[in-house]
Amino acid sequence: MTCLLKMRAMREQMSVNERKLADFILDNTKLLRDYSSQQLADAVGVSQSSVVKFSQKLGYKGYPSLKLAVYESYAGGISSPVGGDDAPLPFGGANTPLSELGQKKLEVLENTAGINDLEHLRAAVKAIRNARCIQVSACDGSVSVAQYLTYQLLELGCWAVFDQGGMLQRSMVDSLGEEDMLCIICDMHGEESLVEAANHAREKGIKVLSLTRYNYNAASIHADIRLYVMPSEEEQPLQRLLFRSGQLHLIESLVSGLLVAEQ
Amino acid sequence: MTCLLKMRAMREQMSVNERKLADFILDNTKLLRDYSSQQLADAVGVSQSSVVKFSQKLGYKGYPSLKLAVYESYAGGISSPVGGDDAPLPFGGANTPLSELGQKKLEVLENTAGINDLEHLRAAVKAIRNARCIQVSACDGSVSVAQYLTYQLLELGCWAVFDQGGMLQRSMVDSLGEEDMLCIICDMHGEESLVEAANHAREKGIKVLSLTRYNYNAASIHADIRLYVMPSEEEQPLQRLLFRSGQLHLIESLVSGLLVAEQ
DNA sequence: TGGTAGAAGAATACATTATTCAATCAACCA
DNA sequence: TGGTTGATTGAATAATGTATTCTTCTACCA
Repeated sequence: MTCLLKMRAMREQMSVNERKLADFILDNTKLLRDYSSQQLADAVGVSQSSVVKFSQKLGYKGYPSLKLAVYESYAGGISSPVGGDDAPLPFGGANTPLSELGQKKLEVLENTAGINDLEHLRAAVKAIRNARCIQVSACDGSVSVAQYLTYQLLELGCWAVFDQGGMLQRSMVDSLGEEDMLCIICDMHGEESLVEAANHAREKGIKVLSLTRYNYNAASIHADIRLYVMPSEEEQPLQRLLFRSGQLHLIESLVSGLLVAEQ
Repeated sequence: MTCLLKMRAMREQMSVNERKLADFILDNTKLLRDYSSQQLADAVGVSQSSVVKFSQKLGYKGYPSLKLAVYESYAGGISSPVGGDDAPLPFGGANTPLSELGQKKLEVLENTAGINDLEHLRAAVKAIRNARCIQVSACDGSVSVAQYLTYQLLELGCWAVFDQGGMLQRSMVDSLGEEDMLCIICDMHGEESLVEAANHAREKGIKVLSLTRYNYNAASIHADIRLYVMPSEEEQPLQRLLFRSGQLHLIESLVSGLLVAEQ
């Protein structure tokens, strides 16, 4: 602790710049770990030499010494309690609600990855690659995810359109041809609106890719390629959040597949 | 402990010089604190470049990273267990349900979760809750993520607006007041455009929340609350993908925080 | 008004770290 | 045996990071 304490103690007798440095370090102790003297200087808005002089004024040989001292001083503050923290703390540290989220998310991700055949993922990637246009349709709860997918596809050079309000659903499907593709995204509810579109598309020979919850979802039945998210057992609001994590994970898998295929 | 354990574990598959280095470090862990790569090289009787290469082979960016890792690992105290108490490291690969992408993603998520103080996350959640309007601005590469965040916020009843093209940036900030908030999102590049907006906002007393890459990002310097994503070491296209995973994870953390706070 | 001390940054000297490249060595194999 | 491949190594050097010097500026004071 000494080093940080010293800084706090001397704060009053410091010059303006020195105080700025001290404050920054006290506020962002962890960051220092990977800051060079120049980076710290930029972050605080002083010159690199001021950083060095500051270090020396505090009694260290130079900046690296200060850095180490700060680090030691800081690490001393962390109690490393009760044995088993060997696996570099899964998501976020202590048992906060946030790290708990990390655990649950991991579970969903693993389950989701587990139920989707590599085959199907590959097929989806191939279909996307070959499609001329891709229409993305989603249920109400999956709008944000659908937008995200659409944007990624556009970035990759795929001609994708997201049907925001569902108004255009029917007429857009009408304008698609055989070389095109419809991607339907759905979470726990509201698949009804998608079924018709999917059906209609299939009749016209348009490939349909579905991204729905695992285990019976009316929308997926009408799809050529089906990808699934395994929902968590959580109660409502968190479940939605986690479900989206799963959806996003699938999307990331697709994108990564497309990236590889590109080369 | 991971770092020293890893060294011990890999000892058998090392070349002569590498093993000499590993042995020396394991025997003289404390000394490393004040050794430069050259000093370590001399002490062991190898060339300086071998020391650097050794560090990189173990998965660190360079010698300083190794040094820090060893130091951290050592500071963690002495733990007893002999047997395999940690994740399969090198070739083992094992049948994790997660794909290779999944593994990398997990790494980014863990790192990202690790570098953000719970404090800061909480502060961000609180600020969002208290804000009247939230403007979301992003660099080019983070548009999709920003859209996603905006949508989630709207869903939660927060009045959020995403400034798609950056055209409105300045005028929108102008129309914000003290009770409002600006959220800037940035990945590896293109932070320049955000700095001015952030600065301007701050001058007007508007809270600024940044969501940027860890370790030096000009945009984050001008923010009141800073959240970071730890980028992966991957090469370009995958790195982007993984970086977004990290960004999304932070967003999910925020959303989950907001959900909890709501009750 | 001029002198002095302290603080700050630009330029630069110095030190450390990372990379490139060529030499060496071991393993494999026709 | 001799040739080929791939890994390992260190010397030279490029790149990056740190410390010093020197100059400028400001505040204070006689």
